[in-house]
Amino acid sequence: MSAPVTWQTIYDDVFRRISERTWKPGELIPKESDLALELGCARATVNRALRQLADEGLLERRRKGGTRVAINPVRKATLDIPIIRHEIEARGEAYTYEVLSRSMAAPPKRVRARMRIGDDIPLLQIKTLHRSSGAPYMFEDRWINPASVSGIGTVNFDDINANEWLLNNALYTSGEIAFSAANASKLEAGLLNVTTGAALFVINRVTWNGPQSVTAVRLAYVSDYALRTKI
Amino acid sequence: MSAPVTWQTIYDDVFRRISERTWKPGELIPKESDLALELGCARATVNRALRQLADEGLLERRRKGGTRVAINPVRKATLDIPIIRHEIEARGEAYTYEVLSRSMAAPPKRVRARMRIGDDIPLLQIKTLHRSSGAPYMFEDRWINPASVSGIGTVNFDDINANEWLLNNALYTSGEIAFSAANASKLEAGLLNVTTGAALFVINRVTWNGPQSVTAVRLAYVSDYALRTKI
DNA sequence: CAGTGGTCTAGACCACAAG
DNA sequence: TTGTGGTCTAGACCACTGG
Repeated sequence: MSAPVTWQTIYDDVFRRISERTWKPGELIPKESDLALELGCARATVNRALRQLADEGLLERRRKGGTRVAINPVRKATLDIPIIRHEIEARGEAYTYEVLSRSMAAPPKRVRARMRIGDDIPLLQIKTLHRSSGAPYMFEDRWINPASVSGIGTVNFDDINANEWLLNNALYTSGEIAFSAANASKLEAGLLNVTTGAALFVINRVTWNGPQSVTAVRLAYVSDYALRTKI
Repeated sequence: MSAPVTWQTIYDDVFRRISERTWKPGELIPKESDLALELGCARATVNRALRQLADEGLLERRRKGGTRVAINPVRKATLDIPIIRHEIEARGEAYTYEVLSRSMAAPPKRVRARMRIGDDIPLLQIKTLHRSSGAPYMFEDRWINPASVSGIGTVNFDDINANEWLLNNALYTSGEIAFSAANASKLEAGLLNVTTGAALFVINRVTWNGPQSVTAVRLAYVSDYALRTKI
C-alpha cells in the first residue's frame, strides 16, 4: 500500500525536487491539475502545498503564468516581535523596569516625520529602563499618540509597562520595523552600564491603526544582545 | 444584496472584533462551525481565515480546546533574507565585490561549535568585501562545509558571489539567524572605511541540509545600515 | 469519550494575465 | 481569448486533547 498523500508530503516532495535541482530556479513546474493527477489527490491539496512554498519564497505563482521555482529561492524568516518580559523570564532571570520619565512634549522632527504627525501636536513621551535580574538590559524611548489611544492619560505604568499595555489595549493594523546598530551615547552608556561608544543593537518601530499612528519607539539593547530566529 | 463572503472578509471581521476588544485577549471565540453558520459560508472558508490569523500570532488554536485570542497578540514580522546584490541595485547603486581571501582552513572553536563539526575537518573560508557604487558596504566572513556542497572546489567566485552560488546550488532545509551589534575591529574598520569602534550591524547565519551543516557566515554592515520590514 | 480543529475530496466558478 | 491559479462549497473522516 502507498503512504497517504497529505499537503505536507506534497510540500516535502516539491521541496526535494527543487533542492535536488530536478526543477531549477526560474523553471516552470507542472500545473496544479497535472500534479494532482500524478500524485493521485485533489487539486486543492496540491494548492495548499504550493501556496505554502510560495509564502516561504521558494515558488512564484501567477494566474495563467503558472508556477515557477523562484530565481533566487530566498527563504523568509519570521521574527516574533519580542516581548521583553517574556524574553527575560524565559532565561530564568527576573524582569523589572523603571519609568524614567513621562511627559507630554512636542516630538523632534525625526519622530514627527516617522509618525506623519503635524508640527504642534504634543505626544506622550515615556522613557523606560528594563532590567534583567537587576542588570540594565534595554533602554526604551517611546512616543505615543494620545489621539489613537483612548484612556492613555490615566494609565499608571507602574504595574504594566507601556509596550504590554499597548499590545493589550491598542492593537495596530500595520507597522514598520528597522533593525540597526548604534554607538552608545554618554546618556545611554550610563543607563545601560556600558562604555560610551559601545555598540548597541537598536530596534525602531512605528505602528499604525488605519491612517493614524499609534506609537513610535526606539529600543537600545545592551551590547551582548542578539535577536535570534530559525528559518 | 450582501457583499460576498471570502476568507479575507472573515479575516478582516475577526481582526476588527479583536481590535475593538469585542473578543479580549485570552478569550474563547466561537467555533468554526458556529462562525460559518453566522456568516453564511462553509466551514473551510472560516478555517482559512482563522488559520491565517493564527499563523500571524493573533489567535491560538487547539483541537478540542477551541480558538482563543492570543494572550499577547504579538504580530510576527517576516523578513526576507536579503540578497545583497538586490539590496544595493534596488537603490540604484552599482554592486561590486572583491574576494579578499579563499582557503581551506581549520575553523576556530566558535565556528566549529555552531556548525557542529569535528575538530580536524577543514572548511573552505572565503572573505568578501561588498561595495555599493564603490563604497564599502558589508564585510562577509564565510565558512563552507565541502562535504555538503559538491563542486564547491572548482567554483570561481569571480563571476558570482558565494551567497548567490550557494542559494542556487545548495538549498538548505533549516538554519539559524542572529542579529546583533558589534564595534568595528581595526581590520573591519579599515575594510569598511569607518572609524575603529564604530557600531556595525551584524548578521550571523548558519544553514543546514538535513543533519549536515552547509555554511556559517558573519555579515558586518557599515554603520548606517538598517534592516527594515513591515508588519 | 466526545468535541474541536485539521485536512481531503470532487466539483464549481471566478480573477487575472499571457499571448 | 483562454489557461492557470485563487477560492468557495458541502460533506466526510481523522487527530488531538480536554474533561
